Amino acid sequence: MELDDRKKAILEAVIESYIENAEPVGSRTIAKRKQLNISPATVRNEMADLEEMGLLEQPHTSAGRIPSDLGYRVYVDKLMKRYELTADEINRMRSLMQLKISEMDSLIREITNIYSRLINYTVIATMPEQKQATIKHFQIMPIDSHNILLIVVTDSKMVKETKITLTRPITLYDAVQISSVLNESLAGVPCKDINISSIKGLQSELYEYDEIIQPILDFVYECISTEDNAKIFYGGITNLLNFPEYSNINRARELLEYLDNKSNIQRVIAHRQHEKVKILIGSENNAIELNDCSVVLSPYQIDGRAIGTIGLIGPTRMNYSKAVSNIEFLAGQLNRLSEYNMEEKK
Amino acid sequence: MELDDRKKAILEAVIESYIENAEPVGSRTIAKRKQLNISPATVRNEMADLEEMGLLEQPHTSAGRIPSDLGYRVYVDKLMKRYELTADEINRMRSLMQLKISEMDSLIREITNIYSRLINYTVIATMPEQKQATIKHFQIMPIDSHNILLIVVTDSKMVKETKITLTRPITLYDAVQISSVLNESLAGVPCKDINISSIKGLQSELYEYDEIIQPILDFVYECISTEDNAKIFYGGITNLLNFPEYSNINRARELLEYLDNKSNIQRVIAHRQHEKVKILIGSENNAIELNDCSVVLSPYQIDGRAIGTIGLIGPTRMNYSKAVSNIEFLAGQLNRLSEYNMEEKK
DNA sequence: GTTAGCACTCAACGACACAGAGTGCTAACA
DNA sequence: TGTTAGCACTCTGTGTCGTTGAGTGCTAAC
Repeated sequence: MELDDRKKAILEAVIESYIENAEPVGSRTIAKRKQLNISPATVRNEMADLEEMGLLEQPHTSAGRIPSDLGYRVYVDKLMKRYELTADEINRMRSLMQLKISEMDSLIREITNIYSRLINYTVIATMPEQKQATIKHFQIMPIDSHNILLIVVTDSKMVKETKITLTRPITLYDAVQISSVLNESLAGVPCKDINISSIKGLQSELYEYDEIIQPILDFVYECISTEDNAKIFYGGITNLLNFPEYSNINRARELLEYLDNKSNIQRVIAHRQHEKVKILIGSENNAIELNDCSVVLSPYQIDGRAIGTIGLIGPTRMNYSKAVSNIEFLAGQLNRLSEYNMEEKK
Repeated sequence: MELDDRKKAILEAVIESYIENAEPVGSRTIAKRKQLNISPATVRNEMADLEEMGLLEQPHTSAGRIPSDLGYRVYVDKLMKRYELTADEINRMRSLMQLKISEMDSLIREITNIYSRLINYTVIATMPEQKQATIKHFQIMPIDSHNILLIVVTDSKMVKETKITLTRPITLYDAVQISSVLNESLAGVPCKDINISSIKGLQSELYEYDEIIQPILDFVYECISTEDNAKIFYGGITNLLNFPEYSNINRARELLEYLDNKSNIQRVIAHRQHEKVKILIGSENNAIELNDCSVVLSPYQIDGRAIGTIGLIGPTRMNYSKAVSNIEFLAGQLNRLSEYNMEEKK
């Protein structure tokens, strides 16, 4: 089936109405738009087609339609009009750059914070660590019999931690044993010199903890293989709680806990060395906790070299057009900031 | 009316049951405790007395009783038995101190984070800034016509911001004007040299912005008068969402937004230069957003001089006994850490 | 002073009906 | 052949109502 102009117009109208109201859109609502000049019945036929094409979904038979992830994707790639920033919005972002903070990471942290109040989404930013990290220390801390916290400290102040649920109980003694083997073999070694085979070696050394060791080594490998140990800042996490999609406390908690663990979000934005604004919609984030979230990311440069990322997190129902224009502009301002202004601020 | 032994026992039983189950406690539940050996009817009489004394409350006529803030206060001051830490708990806290992070503030930040996973409350810690701060820069950023963000940057990387709601609209131009007056008069001046009269002077200089200026000056004064511009870290903010008292998303959002603004919590813990563990129950926090929260705080020392604070935040229904023992022990460990261990870690 | 008994209160819950929004299908229309 | 009016149908959300059960306060007896 072909996506003709009328289908496009209807898809666009559905998405824009849903972005605004967070409620399934019925045929009558669409038909009332004067530009289209068609009856609800016709809209219903078209909507049925769009649903068949996987662009719309129906929460239940007697409800209106909502966009699917694929629908948003088509909208974002082909239909979305560019949002023009207002003079006020531009002024506010420029004025953000006036913050007189000389340390780059405090500055980015504050921009993230303050900007989140202006945009009403959650803002995320990473600061790249230039130097190659070395693992300094491992620590395993049992929370209860089946849950441990694995903590990895690198020499660049970076701490990564994750909660791991085990299939069999672990004692404090086991934890000390495993930590010390990990420390003896891997501490002090630069991350780039650790590879799968050195980790496999550990597996045989720790054979007596067979069932426990696998998820631990997985996390260690993940730590050393995410090349840049970027610092991550969030601003306005609580903005997420304003969206009706998170009015269920369990859903909200699940999401906030996911974001609280910074290695999670690092995984989402890792390996996205791209030149322009990138949009990740719902399941494209590859994490069930983010299935109803979208992320809009843009790289920004410091001194024309090291690359950090700044972006927004919101429900898939977010205003993509506005988000893209905002993040694009903000990243542009940051680029200019690092080139010209840092010197004089010092 | 006197608080005799039986009344004490009943109050204690009600509080401990409510701490555990988060549900109003009925007379039958209390009477079933064998130690007391009294009938539900007697308990009901006693409970009515305790209610009259302001120690218990009734959510509605046919429900059981819940403790009032005053009830908790009496419990905490007079009835509560000391919780003895288990060997495991002690080991875990000691093992927390093994974290090999040389920068003190990163270390405290991580301890806060990781400890929150062990204790399941929200952990809060401040790092004192030794040196006397100087205000470096003011900035006013309009969010919309009636809300502004006031940002104060000091030379010690500290940034304080607050959202202020105005009684009349403000333009971007007004904001620039007011900022520049503030900057001209106050930037570069050490906080200790700014006092009420220098602020009063500004008020006449900015007379044309009469209605707007008052809350702004209030915040400025608050900034400069909180003597230590401590950094504040939170760990496990999302732990709060596990408590049934915050299962209402609006309540949860209100609380998280309050905590998100660090100057708020600074106000709560400011001027608490005390020697031992301090407990603030519900309304004692002097903030409506914290009316159903309690805070358990302890000072800790770095190099025997500068004083930071570490503590827990939870619902008023928190396990005070456990919280106190934990925070006391943790603060003790931190004291020892800074005295002996920091050198060798460097 | 304590307790058994009893009438009373109130939130929580499930059953039920009903309104309203929206759909899909059919048949008529241009 | 594409569009539309009409209609029967579906499903959620809401309000009403009676029931249940936990808990109380009061009275009178022990």
